[in-house]
Amino acid sequence: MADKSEGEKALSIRDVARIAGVSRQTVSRVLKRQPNVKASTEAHVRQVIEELGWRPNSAARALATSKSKTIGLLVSSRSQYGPLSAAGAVDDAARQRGDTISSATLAQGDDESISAALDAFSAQGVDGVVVIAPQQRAHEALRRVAVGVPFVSLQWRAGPNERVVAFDQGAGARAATRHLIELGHSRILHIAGPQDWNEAEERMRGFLAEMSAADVPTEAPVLGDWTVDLAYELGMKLLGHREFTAVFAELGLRAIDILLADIEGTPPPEPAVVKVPELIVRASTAPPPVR
Amino acid sequence: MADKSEGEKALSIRDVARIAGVSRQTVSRVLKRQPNVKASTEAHVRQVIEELGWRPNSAARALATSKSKTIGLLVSSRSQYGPLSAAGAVDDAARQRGDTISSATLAQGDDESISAALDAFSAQGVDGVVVIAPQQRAHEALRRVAVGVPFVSLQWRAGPNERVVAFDQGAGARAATRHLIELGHSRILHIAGPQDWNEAEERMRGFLAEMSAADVPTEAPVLGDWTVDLAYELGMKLLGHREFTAVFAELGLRAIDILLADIEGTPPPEPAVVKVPELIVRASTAPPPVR
DNA sequence: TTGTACGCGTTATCAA
DNA sequence: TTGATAACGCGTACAA
Repeated sequence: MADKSEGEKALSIRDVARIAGVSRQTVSRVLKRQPNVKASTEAHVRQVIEELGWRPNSAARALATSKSKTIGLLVSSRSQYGPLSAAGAVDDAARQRGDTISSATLAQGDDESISAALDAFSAQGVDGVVVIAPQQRAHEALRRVAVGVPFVSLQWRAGPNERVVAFDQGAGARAATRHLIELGHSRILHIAGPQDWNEAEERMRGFLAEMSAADVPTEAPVLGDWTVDLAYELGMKLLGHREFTAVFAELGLRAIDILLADIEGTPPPEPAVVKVPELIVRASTAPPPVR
Repeated sequence: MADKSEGEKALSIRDVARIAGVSRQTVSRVLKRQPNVKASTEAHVRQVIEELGWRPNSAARALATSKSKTIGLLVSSRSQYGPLSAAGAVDDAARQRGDTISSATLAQGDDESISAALDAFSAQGVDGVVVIAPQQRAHEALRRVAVGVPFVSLQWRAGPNERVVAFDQGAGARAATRHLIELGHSRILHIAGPQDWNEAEERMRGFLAEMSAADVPTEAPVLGDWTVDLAYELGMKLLGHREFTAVFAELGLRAIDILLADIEGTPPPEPAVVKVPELIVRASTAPPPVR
């Protein structure tokens, strides 16, 4: 059952036309839902298509129309959840439109790899490319490579003549920080993400900008790497200090809770978690009394 | 710079042939590295190709050869790290071979979705399909759907006439469990993964089999879901009990350490972590004295 | 409303 | 060693 693809050389639109007793053109019209087809003819053709289980060959169609109905998907990172998740979403959306996704997951973001992948896409005649390369150098490489196809970047910031789709991470970070400040916190620790990643960088900027705007004395953010390992280490390390009353952190969802539970010595009954897109802010509703 | 794809209607093998002063066929021969081409001719053609930056149109090639050099990649789950990571690896491997990957990430593993995706692959004339559907029902659906192309499953167990590539999760789990038993542990807790997932199921079976073989009294495993949330909850819940001396768990890498640190009240200086493919076993080198 | 004929870019067959 | 010519399966003016 795993293969029935013996002989039976795949049938074409001719076969359908012959069996249905019409011309190829009529079959083509039915396929494209063009108006000038008699209802009965259309119904009949559809039935034959259904019975034969025929599907138009997309290579031939691409060749004839010089449109591939294919979108190239370039993903730079293979280990991070964010990019992979976004890739899945793009994939899904494309299929719902009847498009197909040709994907290239790059282990390294060097110029050659990117160029090669883009080249392959070009040979396939993709209608466009979606780039998910939130890392600094991957995107720089992308700029260097001459691109022959239109493309849009996810999770990036727009340069001149570039099209991007992204959250405003800076604004989100500012909102989160403001929230903490308005709660009365003045000693806020920011655990940032890897600064090679655009989103992390923008969040840190937002944090610093808001702290500065509110005239709150700011300590240097801790540079994190989004791993649970680090959450653990920080939790342990920060157990001793307690030089802050709130944390604005980039960590896994629950990791921050674990960290804070460690720090506070007791799990918060109902953690006050504020969700901004891709951001988590957690704090007691008010800072503890100064000792 | 984001698009230079104006007019300039992509050049074809004819252009190359004309400019190089040879026939299309010769260009084609050079491309396929066929033997019967004079060295000087080949060099010249290659140079022209290089200068023009020409790449053969893959749709036309697919049409002429009825081989697409394309592999369909069917991924069932969108949220788990394992499947997505494996997908990236497949992608990478394909591109290194000069093949392209057409991917379909399914949000749900119902029959219709799988069937539709497989249908699309078939229309593209993929040379084969790689299935990454470690979940029970997704694979059942796959069996139900009539498949016209050869396919191989990752992370699954082989049924009759099926081809799979997978770790022997059961053996790994048995080895891990044996390790704990040999260290002298007799009260071992297994935190299992979601039993809808084949790998989790096989690991649990391995654990139970080994415990049974060693005649160690066994408590019912705790059913987990691979989330950090659960690691946290379990850590809190298990704080009171302590009815075991070792844990064999399916959790994120460091999550298990956090959990155990919570339980033990103190971080282990040098955690004894044993890595089996996709398994983590952690234990003190010997069980603590019975109180 | 339906059919005919040609082109899309490449490979394959056969002849030169 | 090279070159004409016919497929490959479909879309699309154009004709009927």
